[in-house]
Amino acid sequence: MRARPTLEKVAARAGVSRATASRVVNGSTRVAPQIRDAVNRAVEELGYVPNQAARSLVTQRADSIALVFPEPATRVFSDDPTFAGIIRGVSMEIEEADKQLVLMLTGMTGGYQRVERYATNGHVDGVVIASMHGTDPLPGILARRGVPVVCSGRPTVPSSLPYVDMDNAGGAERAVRHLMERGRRRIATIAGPQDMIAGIDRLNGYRAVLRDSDRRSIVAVGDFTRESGTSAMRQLLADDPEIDAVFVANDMMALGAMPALRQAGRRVPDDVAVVGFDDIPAASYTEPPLTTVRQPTVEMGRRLARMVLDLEEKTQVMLPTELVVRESTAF
Amino acid sequence: MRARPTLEKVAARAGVSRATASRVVNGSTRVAPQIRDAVNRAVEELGYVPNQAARSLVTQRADSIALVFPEPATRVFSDDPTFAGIIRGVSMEIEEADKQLVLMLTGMTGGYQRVERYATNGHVDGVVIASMHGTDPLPGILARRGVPVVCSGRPTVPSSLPYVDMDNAGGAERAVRHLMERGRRRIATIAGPQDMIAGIDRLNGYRAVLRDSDRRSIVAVGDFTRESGTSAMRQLLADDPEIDAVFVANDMMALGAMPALRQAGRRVPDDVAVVGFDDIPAASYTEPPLTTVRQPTVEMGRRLARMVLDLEEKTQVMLPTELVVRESTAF
DNA sequence: GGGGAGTGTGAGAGCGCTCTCTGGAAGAAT
DNA sequence: ATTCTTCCAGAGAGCGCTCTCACACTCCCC
Repeated sequence: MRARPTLEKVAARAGVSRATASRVVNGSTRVAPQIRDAVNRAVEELGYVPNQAARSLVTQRADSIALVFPEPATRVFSDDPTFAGIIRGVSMEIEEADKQLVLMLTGMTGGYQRVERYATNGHVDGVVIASMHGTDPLPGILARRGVPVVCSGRPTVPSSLPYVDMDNAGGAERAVRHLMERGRRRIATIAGPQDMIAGIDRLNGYRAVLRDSDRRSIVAVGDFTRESGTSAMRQLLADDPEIDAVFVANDMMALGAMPALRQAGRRVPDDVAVVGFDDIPAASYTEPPLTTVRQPTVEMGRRLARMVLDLEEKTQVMLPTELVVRESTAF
Repeated sequence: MRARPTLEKVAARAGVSRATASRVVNGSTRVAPQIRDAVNRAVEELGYVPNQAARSLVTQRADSIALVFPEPATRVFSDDPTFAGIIRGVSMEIEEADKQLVLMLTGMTGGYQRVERYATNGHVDGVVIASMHGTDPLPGILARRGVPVVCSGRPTVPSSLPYVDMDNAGGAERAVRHLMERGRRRIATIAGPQDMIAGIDRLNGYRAVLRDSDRRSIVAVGDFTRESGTSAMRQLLADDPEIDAVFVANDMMALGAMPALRQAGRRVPDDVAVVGFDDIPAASYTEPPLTTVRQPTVEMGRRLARMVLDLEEKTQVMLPTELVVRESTAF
């Protein structure tokens, strides 16, 4: 049991040549049925599994793809279920394609070089980058080196790189319109970092709706952390005490904004309505539960994987987002 | 640039044989300094990176280890930052050892066979299993097949399998003692599932402290989900309305227990003190913030990786847990 | 000064597989 | 019956690397 059987052994047992055994194992149709069966039986009996290293060596394929989380993403990894969703989605699709998923969290130092070296030397067939920042140089570098690469999130500058993005702007628009439909008049926003596409698009969506209805925007910028949500909310309240609604660019900041509102004597949703973005699990546990915009993270992972495996005809995909109405925006 | 250089090329450029080039690349000391420098220069100039497949083929090592999340774990993956911590820790250590991390989320069907086939055939040098259930057959199977395997969490039945565990019992004891020190008299518990070591040990810790102080235990059992925390809390209140403290076996259930207390007219911490376990991020956002027991998840990942890489002398490790006191257990 | 020990380098086999190329058998066409 | 085509199986090269073994050389001791 210790020594794993080789193709040679399988061939010998089936009474054929190694070449024929290989053909059967790789599903060639040009093999006589009875021989095919004999080989399959031998494979079964011996518990043969192809040696991936030997196969890769000759095919020059690795049958594995890398999922890279650049450093900034890694830091928030623990807090943000978005990444868990992407991992699950990618994993499902990879598994279906019978390939391996190599996870790379780029460390503090030299992470890029490591990924670059690794990926440009045929160790993987493609790279999925869960990049948060549009300025990330890695996707471009890899693409230029001829490595199939797909990004989660649209690059901030127009580019031909393949990506899968969420409809951030559309989600933001729906959220803000929802606030207007609920009769809110002074709608502020806590925006995300403006070097991330999610931050940019969500702010744009907010602005577009307000502009259409001739209202002025009231904006404070956070960095997607809870603490920044708290201080942005305080600032907003100081700037304009009459605010009766706030669209927060992610749930984490919304979680930070709510205590700030409470401390300022505002009730949610009675005095101020709050909408978040992401639909993290915690959003449904807050008091009151948070209205938010849900993102299809698992689906995103699947599409990323399919795209890098070249199973997808489109190379730039936008996934829909969905408004989830809860008590934080009740009448 | 397209064709990657081979060792042969490096050797030719450095004016040595392939064997010597190989020695230098693999850090053998038995090479003359000037030759070593020449080879290193050639490596640098050519941008040479060893072909892992070729190397694996001859060394019979894969230079990669698998991190397996069995199905039940995968399901809660998104909610539980414990797994994110383990991934990060494993990843750090793997990176340091210059190996690869292959992530396997075992799918709904046939996941075990897939992992088993994959791991028993030399594709990885070892397997880390983030198993939640002590009854999981996978670790035993792999160990019997001669694959180095390490589990997160002690098996429920005594075994010689290597593991890294948290001091769940100790953490629970500290939590319950803390409640007693704060003058609480009737201390109940919401226990976790009794087929998981974390559930078992935390309940045992609770019971041990109560027994020592001659109090009776008041127990409801949940399944680590938020909803189960809510219903367990209701049941506890129905069983004994005089309860003035509850030790909840994980934060998620504690998050569910708090609204149940509020609905029953109990204030936290004034009427009932609450302690959780895990220290998930949400624990510090609750109203009031939750006293809980912190687990060193990243450290756990590191130790798991070190153990499977055989860098650790001990094969059964228990990591300390730490009580984090917040407002939910104030006087 | 010759034999042994020690050290550094090269030659060459071979890891397990895929894939091209060749050969032989069988069927179709002349 | 002969040739041409078609089809399937086998022989063999070679992917890029490591590692054993043999060999050449230097150094030292008797």
